Amino acid sequence: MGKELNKIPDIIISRLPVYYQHLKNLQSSTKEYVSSEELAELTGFSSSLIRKDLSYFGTFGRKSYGYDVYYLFQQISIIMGFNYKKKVIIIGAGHLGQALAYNKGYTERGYKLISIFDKNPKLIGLVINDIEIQSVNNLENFLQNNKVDVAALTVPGAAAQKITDRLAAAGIKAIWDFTEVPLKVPEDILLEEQLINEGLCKLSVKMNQQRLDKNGTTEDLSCGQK
Amino acid sequence: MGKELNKIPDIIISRLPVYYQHLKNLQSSTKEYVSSEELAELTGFSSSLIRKDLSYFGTFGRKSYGYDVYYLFQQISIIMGFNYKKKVIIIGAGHLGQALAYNKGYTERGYKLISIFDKNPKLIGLVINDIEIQSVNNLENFLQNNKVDVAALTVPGAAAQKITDRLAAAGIKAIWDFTEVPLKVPEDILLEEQLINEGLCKLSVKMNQQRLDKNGTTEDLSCGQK
DNA sequence: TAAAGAATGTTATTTTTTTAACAATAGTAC
DNA sequence: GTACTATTGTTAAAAAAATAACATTCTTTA
Repeated sequence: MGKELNKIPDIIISRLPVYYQHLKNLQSSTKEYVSSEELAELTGFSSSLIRKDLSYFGTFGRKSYGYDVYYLFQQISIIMGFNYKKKVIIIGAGHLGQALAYNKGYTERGYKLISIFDKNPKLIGLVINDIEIQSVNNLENFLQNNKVDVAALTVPGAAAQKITDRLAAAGIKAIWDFTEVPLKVPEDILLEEQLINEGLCKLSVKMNQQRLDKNGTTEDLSCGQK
Repeated sequence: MGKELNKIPDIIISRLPVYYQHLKNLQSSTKEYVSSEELAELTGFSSSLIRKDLSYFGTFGRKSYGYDVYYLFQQISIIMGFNYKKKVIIIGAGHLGQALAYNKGYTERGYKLISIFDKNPKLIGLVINDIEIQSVNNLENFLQNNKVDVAALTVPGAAAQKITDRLAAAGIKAIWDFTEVPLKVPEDILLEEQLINEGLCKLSVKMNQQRLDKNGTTEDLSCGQK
């Protein structure tokens, strides 16, 4: 009767990709078991937090041994839904769209890239990573004939809302958005903003902090009111 | 005498790029003032939280009016250190590296892309966005003659640690890392992991949740212990 | 000029998140 | 087989973050 069954806290969701990545990397090493302390070392999260996060989903470890790397990786994959097959398309075959087309990350996460769309006639027909770029005019038709789970949006900002509306009308339920404009979407559509420059922003803030600290500036960061 | 002057909480830092982006977009609209309530609408954060975040840095608003869009944008830019000039290089001119070379986001954030490196002879000499790809053999030499603030790392995972070591030895202080492998860096180097597939991961988790919810599954997500 | 309305900045409260502590348990050494 | 060690899963405590509430102040209107 509860409306939000099993609602995983966002803060935990945000750490899952990090656990996933490190467990995946650990597999190429020879380590069979890993302790929460070692994972803490790798991820930068505290061992206590890691044990707590994992215990949210169940109990995966072995006392005095730690976690079986492969088993935990499998479990995390299941928690993240990677064992479910999902289809993704890319809309916008500019430089970023093309880079995403070459992205190796789909398969291991249960995704399959099935088409790329663009409106530029010079790009239409071009084959990238075995997928032929097709005209965005075909979008609705394609979506009618193919169950697509996620649309990656890499069109110019100016076109973003229009495409989004078309996607929504065609029944898409999740958008992975790389355009840096605010999109309006119906409530039932999942929208994931991927701010490509986020890292640059954070680095700038932190370098700025270091600079201010070094100068021994006690002063407020603000510049007074207007 | 405090060691960490003005240490901005990470959680606030993580929202700054979002404020920045929306304020930037608001400028192309005709709105001169924006209220915390309207920003809440745009960002998804509560108005109370937004006012609190801003008050951490100073006082920028006007009672009963809201915030001057342009002024607040400027202030946020200053807080983020965008008024300081920074130089960035890209190492690895594969698809992602090239897409980053075409990225329009540098200038407005105070960055200037000054070089791209690769080891593939077929790429060396190629000009992208007015910048000639040069051999990674020149890396140390280049860094000696140019003050570079940030290195974007888009090399294959296998090469990542070696390049990182060379960057560290050459005195780089910040790395924007797109390789999905764990990098070891000296403590004084800022490392920003940009997990390119993070959005895909989150969407997968959330779609999985919806599926479980729909099935009315009360059962634990875990699959029992080994 | 006074009253009403709007929206900030800030304080108090609540909630969430993290850390710390530890009991339980499995493995190891002797 | 017993003592010792390691490491989990969990509970309790502390810290951090978010929300709610509101006093203040500015603007507008009459």
